[in-house]
Amino acid sequence: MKITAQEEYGLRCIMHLARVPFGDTVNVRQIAEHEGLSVAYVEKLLYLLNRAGLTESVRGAQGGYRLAHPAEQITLRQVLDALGGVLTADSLCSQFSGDREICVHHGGCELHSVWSFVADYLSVIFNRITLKHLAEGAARPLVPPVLLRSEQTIPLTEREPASAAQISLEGR
Amino acid sequence: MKITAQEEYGLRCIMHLARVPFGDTVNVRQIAEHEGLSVAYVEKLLYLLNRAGLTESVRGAQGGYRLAHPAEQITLRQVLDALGGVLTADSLCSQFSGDREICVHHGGCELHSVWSFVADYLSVIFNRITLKHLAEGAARPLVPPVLLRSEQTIPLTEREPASAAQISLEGR
DNA sequence: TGGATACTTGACTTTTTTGTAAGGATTGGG
DNA sequence: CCCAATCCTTACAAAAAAGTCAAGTATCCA
Repeated sequence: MKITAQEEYGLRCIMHLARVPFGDTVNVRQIAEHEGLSVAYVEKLLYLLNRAGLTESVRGAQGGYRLAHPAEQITLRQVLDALGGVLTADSLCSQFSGDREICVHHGGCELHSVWSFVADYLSVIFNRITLKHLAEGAARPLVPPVLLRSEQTIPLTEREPASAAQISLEGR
Repeated sequence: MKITAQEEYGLRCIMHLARVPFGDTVNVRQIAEHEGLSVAYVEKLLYLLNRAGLTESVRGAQGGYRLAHPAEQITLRQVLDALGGVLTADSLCSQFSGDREICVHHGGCELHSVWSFVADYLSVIFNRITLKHLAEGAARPLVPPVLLRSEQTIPLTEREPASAAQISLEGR
């Protein structure tokens, strides 16, 4: 489970735009120098962001890129989607099908259930975090802490006592 | 952000072992056929799991692989670690440093803070989920739901450093 | 003991991802 | 109106990851 280079670097580029006053343009050379990336690479990353409608470009001399919307209206999820796609449960069974047409676990798949929950979680928190949060260093509190005493807060709809016993980490 | 093929397929292989009675061995060919993977590939995946001490091998005729410990003692985290490593915050700044020696955001990095929190979250839930949970389809309740009304439960202001400290999992 | 079974491991090939290159298109200024 | 600055897009090379192969070693059992 990893973050791709494209996601990390692309996010840095758009963060650079989020830090200047809204409406100001920044050209590729400036971003590249500041972030320690090549001009060609930054061009490609901004191309992806631009295509997704997250940024606007101004061509010609004194041109550059700027956010298409205020930083508080652009979410981390949108950015990551533009740069390669956030993990989704649906994509997994088709992505990992081995030599079969469909995933051998199609239907009642134990793994699918977990990935799907993790994916939902990531999706929600990434939707909640905006570029403004990131720029202000205020995103951290938006990521819910893990509740260590899960049995107190999570309704265990499972009826099997065996699984309920497994879930309890610290005992009752 | 994605799950690698090695992680997904390796997890399926060890899940196959988790479903048979503890102590029984399963040979590579059986796993490969059942999961729709090549024998050679399953050999490699089991090699990784075996090297990490999660499985044991029995050589010779009627040999095969089996879990090294009961399924309730092997966590998803251990498996993913053996297969490629779970996302960790520390690895990011060194992994993505552009053309610099260290990440340009070394020090007060807004992104690092978010990735680090996401990584901690994943680490905790993956530590909590065992192969037994997965085999029984009981893992889903172990993944905490996202609290949609975060403003009611999570202090958003950065004013209180206490919240950040409290959220911090083990501090390191 | 010897053949059959099955794990072990490193090298090799293929595929995907990452990053570069190059030429084209658009704009603004002199 | 021309030129330089800048974005735009595709093609391609390099690197990394994924997946295969094959020659080995260990073990079992007759």
